[in-house]
Amino acid sequence: MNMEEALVILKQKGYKYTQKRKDILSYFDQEDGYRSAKDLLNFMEPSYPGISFDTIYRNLHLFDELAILESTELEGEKLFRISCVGHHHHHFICKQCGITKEIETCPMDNVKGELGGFQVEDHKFEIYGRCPSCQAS
Amino acid sequence: MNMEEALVILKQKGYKYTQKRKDILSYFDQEDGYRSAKDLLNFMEPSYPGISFDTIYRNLHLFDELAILESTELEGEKLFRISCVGHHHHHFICKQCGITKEIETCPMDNVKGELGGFQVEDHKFEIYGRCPSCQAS
DNA sequence: AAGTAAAACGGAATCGTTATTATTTACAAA
DNA sequence: TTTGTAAATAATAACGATTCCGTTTTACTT
Repeated sequence: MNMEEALVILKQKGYKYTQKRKDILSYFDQEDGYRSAKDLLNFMEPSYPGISFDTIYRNLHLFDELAILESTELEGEKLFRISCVGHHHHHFICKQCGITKEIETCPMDNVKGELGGFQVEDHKFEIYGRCPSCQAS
Repeated sequence: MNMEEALVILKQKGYKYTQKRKDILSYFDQEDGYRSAKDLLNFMEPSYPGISFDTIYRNLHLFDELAILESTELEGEKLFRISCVGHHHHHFICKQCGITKEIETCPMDNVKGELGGFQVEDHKFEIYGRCPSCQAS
């Protein structure tokens, strides 16, 4: 997912095309990991002094619904990153800087047999630790 | 993990043996799934009118540290269940009633190869859906 | 250019959780 | 059995993340 694709999706669905939304998208486009609402606010604040959390969260959730962003939850905080569209995947997440690495392995294939009678709706597989760069510092 | 084992652990580590703690343990002993601080408070309230959230959380965290309980986090809420001691495992969690089913499959063995240079500290694998009983209702 | 529906503002409210301080209790040692 | 003390609790306030609400502003339509 890149900015142009994201903007096309917004247009298609009839959502407005505001400078704030462009800036939000450019933020996640340049980052390569999970970021919080607070992180985004800090990025936006200089350009839009007094921008409200309402605006931040409304757009994060909109982008999440439109699959422009994907989200997870860690230690009581929702985190967002630009969507790795297309294939099913999971993530390694660096606990220090939030950077992510895609994991291709999905355990669900090996698990089906254990779940007779249980109706599976969703699953979460995440690995936490330190990325090479954070280990060095 | 059962109540007797839990009480032995408490004794061993020099923690006090209060009626409230016995009741908290008996609650998780009789339940078979993830429960919230609020759930526990509702259970305790009739016997201890005015029991504080502080007491609830302090004991939940203590039991979590002592591995008497295990915990996870779902939709912004911490959840606790009696510990399935001994072997490494994961859970299917019913989104309706919180009941759990142990999953023996662990994906970490198949993933090691993908993570060269990344230092793994932890991982989470959970499956969400409806248990047979909740599907019926 | 005017109308309108969506977006944003700004502040307050809510939710789950944690911290603070004073009081009470369980347990052990005298 | 009494007493000392460290642990546990109550009561309340604070906290961070998130959501809600009434109003104002803005992007886009006609």
